[in-house]
Amino acid sequence: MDTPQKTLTQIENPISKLKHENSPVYNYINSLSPIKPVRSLPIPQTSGSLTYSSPPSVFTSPHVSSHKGSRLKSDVPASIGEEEALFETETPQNLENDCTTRVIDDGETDLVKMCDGNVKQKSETLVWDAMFLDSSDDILIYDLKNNDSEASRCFLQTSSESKSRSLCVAKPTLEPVMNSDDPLHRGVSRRCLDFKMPQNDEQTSVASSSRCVVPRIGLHLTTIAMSSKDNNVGNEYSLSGHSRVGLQGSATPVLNLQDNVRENETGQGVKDGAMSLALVELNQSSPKKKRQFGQAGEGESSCKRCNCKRSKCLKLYCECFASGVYCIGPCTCIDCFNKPIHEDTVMATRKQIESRNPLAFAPKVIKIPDSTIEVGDDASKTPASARHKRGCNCKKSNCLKKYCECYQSGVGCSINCRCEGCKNAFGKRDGSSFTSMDIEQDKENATSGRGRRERQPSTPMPFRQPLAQLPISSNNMLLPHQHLHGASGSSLHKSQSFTEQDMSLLSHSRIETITGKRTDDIENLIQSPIPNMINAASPNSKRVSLTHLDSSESSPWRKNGGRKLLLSIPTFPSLTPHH
DNA sequence: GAGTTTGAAACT
DNA sequence: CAGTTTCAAACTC
Repeated sequence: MDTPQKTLTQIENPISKLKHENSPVYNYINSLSPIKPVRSLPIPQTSGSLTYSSPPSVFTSPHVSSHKGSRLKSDVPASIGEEEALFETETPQNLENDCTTRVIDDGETDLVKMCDGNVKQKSETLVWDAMFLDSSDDILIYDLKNNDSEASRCFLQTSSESKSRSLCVAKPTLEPVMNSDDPLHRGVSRRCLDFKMPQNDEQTSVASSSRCVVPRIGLHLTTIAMSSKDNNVGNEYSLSGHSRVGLQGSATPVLNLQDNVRENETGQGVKDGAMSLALVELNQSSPKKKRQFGQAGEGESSCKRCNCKRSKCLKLYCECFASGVYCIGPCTCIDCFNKPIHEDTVMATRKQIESRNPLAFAPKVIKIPDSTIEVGDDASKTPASARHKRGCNCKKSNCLKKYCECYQSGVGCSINCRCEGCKNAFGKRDGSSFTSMDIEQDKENATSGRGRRERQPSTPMPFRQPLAQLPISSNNMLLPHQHLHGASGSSLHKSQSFTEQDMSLLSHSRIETITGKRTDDIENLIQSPIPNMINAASPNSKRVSLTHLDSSESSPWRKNGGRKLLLSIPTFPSLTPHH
C-alpha cells in the first residue's frame, strides 16, 4: 500500500514552463535588484546519488514544486523569491557568481570573502549545511564579523572538503544561543535526516570528526523561541551587527550528523549525540516521558521521540519523521525504517508524502510580528505573534489540550482553524488571546480558586518577542520565505505557499521595516496578484489559488468563504532530493 | 501501565 | 472533495 519503495511517478517539471522571466513581476524585481538572478545550469543527475533539492522556484505552487524531478537547480529565476533562489544548490560556477548575493544586510561583504575563499579552493560545492538544518525555515543570525575565527575557517575548510551539494556559507556562529568558540558546543549535531551523497560519507566523516568541526546544530529555533522559559534565548537572534541569513534553501537535512547517527546506529553514539544536543534541544528528559514540553508553547520540541508501532516511522504520524529527524535511541518505535540505513526509503517516502502534500514537512507555526495584525475576520483583529499555519480542527478538546496543534504549539487559534468551541488559552479563534501573565494567572486562579481576571488581548507568551525581523535584502527586496518560522522542526522542507498569515506577516512587516522610496513599489508588488504565477496549492483545501481570483476583485485578499485568499509563494523549498 | 479519547494523516 | 479509517499522541484511570 504505502510501501516506501513505491515508485514515484516522474512528473514533468512544470517549473520550466513558467516563464517568469517574461512576467512583469520578474522584470520589476529585476529592475529593483542589482542581483543577477540565478541562472540554471543543467546538472547531470547522478544516478544513485542523493542530492539536495533546491528551494522551490518562485511562484510555483507547492504541488508543482514537489514534483520537480530534477531540481538541483531551478530554471526559474527569482522574482519575489529571488533571494531564495540564490540559496539553491549550485555548481561551483554559479557559486562564483552568486554566493555573494546570499547574505542579507551588512554581512554581505564578509560572506563574499568567505565565498570567494571557498571557491578559490575549488571546492566542488559550498556547504550550507550550516547548523540549523532542521528548522532552517527560521532566519538565522550569523555573526559575520568574526569570520576569521576558527570556526569560520573550519567551516570553510569543511565546506571545501565536503562534496555534498549544499548551499552557501556563513560563519556558523549563532548568538546568543551558542558560541561556536566554545569547545563544548562544537560539533553539536543532531539526528537530522541527512541527504548527503553516500559517497561522501568518508570525507564527511573526516571533516566532522576532525578538530575543526563546524558546530552544526539541528536546532529548532522555534522550539527555543517557544520555550517560554527561555525567552532570552529564543527571541534574541537579531543582534546588531549580525546578518540574517535565510536558510531557506537548506532546509533539508544536509546536516552532517549523519556520521554521528550512522556510527551510532547500533550503539551508544546516537544517544551521546542526542545528549550533546541537550543544550539546544530542550526538554530532554526521561525517555519514558516522550514529551516533556512543559507548558504549551514549548511546542513541538526538536527532541522527538516516537512510539510508532505500525507506521514504520515513515508517516507523518511519526513525529521523528515528520520533524525530519531519524529515530534514535529514546524512540520506542517498532520496525522503524526512519534510520540512516534506510536512507533511501526515507527519502522516497518523504518524496511521496511531499508529492501529496508539499507542505507536509513545512513548519507548522509561522511567526507574525508582535503586534496586532489582522488574521481573522475583519471584525476580529487578533493580536498574535504566531499562528499555526494550517490551523486546527478540534471538535471536542476546545483547543485546550495538546490534541490541538495550535495549543500544543503554544499559539492561538486563528481564522485558519476550523475548531469548534475554541477556548485556546493562547488565543481564541475569535480573536481574543491571552498574555503569558494571563495564562499564569489562570493557573494561579485555577489553584487558588479565584476567578479569572479580565483578559487583555495580547501576544501569546512564546512569541512575545519577535524572533527575527523582517529580512530585507540589501536592495530592499523582501524575502518572503524568510518570514516563516519553523515550529516543528520539521522544517526540513519549506512550504511553498503563503498562508494568509504569511501574507499578513508580509504586508505587516513591510509596513514596519521597509523604508525608502521603494516602499510603495514593493507594496504594490506584494499586493498585486500575479496571474499564472501563483498556482493553486490546496493540499488540504485551506489554500486558495490566486489564479482563481477574480481579477475584478479590488483586493487580492479577497475573502473566500470567510477566509482570505492565500498568496501562494514559495517559501519552503522542498529539499528532498529528487533523482 | 492499560485503556480511552482525540485529531491529524492517510486512505477510499 | 467528503467521508472513513488508521495512527499515534494525549489523556484518564
